[in-house]
Amino acid sequence: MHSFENTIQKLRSEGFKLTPQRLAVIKYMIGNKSHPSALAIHKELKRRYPTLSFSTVYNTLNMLQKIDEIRSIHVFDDHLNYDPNTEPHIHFLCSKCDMVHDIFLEQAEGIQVYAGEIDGHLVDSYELFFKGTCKDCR
Amino acid sequence: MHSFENTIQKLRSEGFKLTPQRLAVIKYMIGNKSHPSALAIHKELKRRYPTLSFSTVYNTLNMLQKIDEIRSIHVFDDHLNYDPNTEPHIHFLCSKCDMVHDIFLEQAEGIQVYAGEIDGHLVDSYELFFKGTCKDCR
DNA sequence: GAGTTATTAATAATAATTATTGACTTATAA
DNA sequence: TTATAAGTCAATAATTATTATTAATAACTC
Ligand SMILES: [Mn+2]
Ligand SMILES: [Mn+2]
Ligand SMILES: [Zn+2]
Ligand SMILES: [Zn+2]
Repeated sequence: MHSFENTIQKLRSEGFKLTPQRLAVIKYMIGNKSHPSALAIHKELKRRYPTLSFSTVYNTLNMLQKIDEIRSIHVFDDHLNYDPNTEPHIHFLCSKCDMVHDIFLEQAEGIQVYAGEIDGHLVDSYELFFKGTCKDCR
Repeated sequence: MHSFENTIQKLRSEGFKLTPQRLAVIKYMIGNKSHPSALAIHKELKRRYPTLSFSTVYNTLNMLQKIDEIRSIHVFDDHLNYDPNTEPHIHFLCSKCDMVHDIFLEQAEGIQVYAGEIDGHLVDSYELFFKGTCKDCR
């Protein structure tokens, strides 16, 4: 998710209507580093849009995923979380505070993920996450 | 999951009873490289134990996870899969055939996962998986 | 501004997993 | 071996995240 104008332009060019609900989700997600769940997004946006339904949140998130403006991550067993940063990066889940921290490859001393071909398999993408105790909780 | 005798011994020492249903799940899982879902396990074992319930499969899998004889993996969106290999290794999910292949670190040229401390966070474990087209499907 | 059509919100459906319960088994010790 | 307590089974119901359906509504085009 690049910038608000950029994203709006993308929706327009793909033929999606710009509804207040969608704009709200987009504004909420842009630059958001908290990796929120659908529940968290809905909870927050319901304050401004009291009739906003869960379906709309899911529909919008799925749509944004399809046009590659956000991605979902699998760090918890029972639900997905959403991330506006679609560049390859790593996640760290803290078992103490349940926060998901970003780790970028340049900060990741000792980590190297070559994603071309592995053991004869052709790689399209990868997902790497760590679990442990985060910086703030140690 | 080391060996049948070893696992049986572990159940005994932890105070678990050795029921035919548990033994069936254990036998099915030991050395199984297919990363089956709870559904697949139930489907297969129901042939020999027609009254075997889903709850028992889940209970047994959760119990085996607690005593660290198997682990669950998150490569699909809507369900978990189970793996008797609890040693750190990598998974490759093929988008064509939906098979999950194992990749061990020694085969993984270009992959390095240092799991001690990253960006100030203390690492307990990691999960790495790739998506793409597998060896057999290329 | 009116017509067309995608989108919304409410509701119901789906599906994986977990909880409950009462009958039944097993391990152990008398 | 038998009694007993602890643990387990399977059936059923409950929970929860997500998706499908649908009639009413609101964006966009002209
Ligand atoms: Mn992230
Ligand atoms: Mn494996
Ligand atoms: Zn923390
Ligand atoms: Zn394949």
